[in-house]
Amino acid sequence: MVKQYQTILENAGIRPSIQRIAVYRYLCENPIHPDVEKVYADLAPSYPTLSKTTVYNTLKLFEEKNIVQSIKIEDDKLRFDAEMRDHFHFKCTDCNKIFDIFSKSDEDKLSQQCQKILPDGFLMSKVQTYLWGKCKECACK
Amino acid sequence: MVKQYQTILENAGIRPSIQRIAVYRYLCENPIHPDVEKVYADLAPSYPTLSKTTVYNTLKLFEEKNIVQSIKIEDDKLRFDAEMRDHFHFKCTDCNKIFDIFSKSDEDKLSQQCQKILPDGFLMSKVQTYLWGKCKECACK
DNA sequence: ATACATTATTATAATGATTACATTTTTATA
DNA sequence: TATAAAAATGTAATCATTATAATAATGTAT
Repeated sequence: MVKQYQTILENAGIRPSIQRIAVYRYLCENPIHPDVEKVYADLAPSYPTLSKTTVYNTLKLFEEKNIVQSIKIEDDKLRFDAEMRDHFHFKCTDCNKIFDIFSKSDEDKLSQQCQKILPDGFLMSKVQTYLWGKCKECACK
Repeated sequence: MVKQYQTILENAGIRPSIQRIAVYRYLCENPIHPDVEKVYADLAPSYPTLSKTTVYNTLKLFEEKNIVQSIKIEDDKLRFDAEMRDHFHFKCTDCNKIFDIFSKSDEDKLSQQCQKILPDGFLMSKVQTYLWGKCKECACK
């Protein structure tokens, strides 16, 4: 359903061009925290005129409009995530996979925890928690 | 007391050269999350032969030996912090200052919160939480 | 529909933080 | 003191990201 992605873009105040819909749809359907290179490489075959600059521009726009977040869990490049619900990112230092970690209960919600800890008068607009370690599979080896 | 810094380096298995002591001491005495450029610029007058490469090498070594952590709260460059106790980093999007936020109680400790949320079998070795928003001063304006 | 203005896309060049590499200097040890 | 190992240095290379300028597509008013 392309229509559904188009609506999300429109609601966020983003003109739904072919390229933008393609990038947003790709992110939603591939929740693997891809970097720009990966997004470009996977879309290029279907959109032969697509430029890497457009991927950069598009992802930056999405982030400004709060429908995508960027993840800096690696030293070098940004990764992107269309999942905007409260969650952590865990990077396995063995297999390098990145896992989404969702809270089990409302009490564990990241944003709520952080509000409690902030000094008076501070206003929070964004939180990100990164975890590093070994995933279940790599820990057993 | 230079001696005290030297001891910390030795305990971490780091040979305490002049440059290393200088960098570590600078970080401890200037808890402002400086980037490489800042560390270099501030030390260069006192250590005229200091090279920026050495600052890079030294900080990377410190991070490997767990006496310093690197902070990626900005788009471009790394910042460094010799404070290794459990705390968050808050970046004010107005004045661009970075604040250390310490938990008030043990219950709020970041690492403990995260342990609870991790799926079974996952082992955590490092956590970082970044907060963005407005600091007290900027929020009042 | 047509012309014009705005916005989006594209390709290429520039930037800048970080790393790689080779050389020199310092330190530890026999 | 001689020699080996480790550290520091300067320069060059890398590579993700951004800036710039040109082209293409889209929306709107006539």
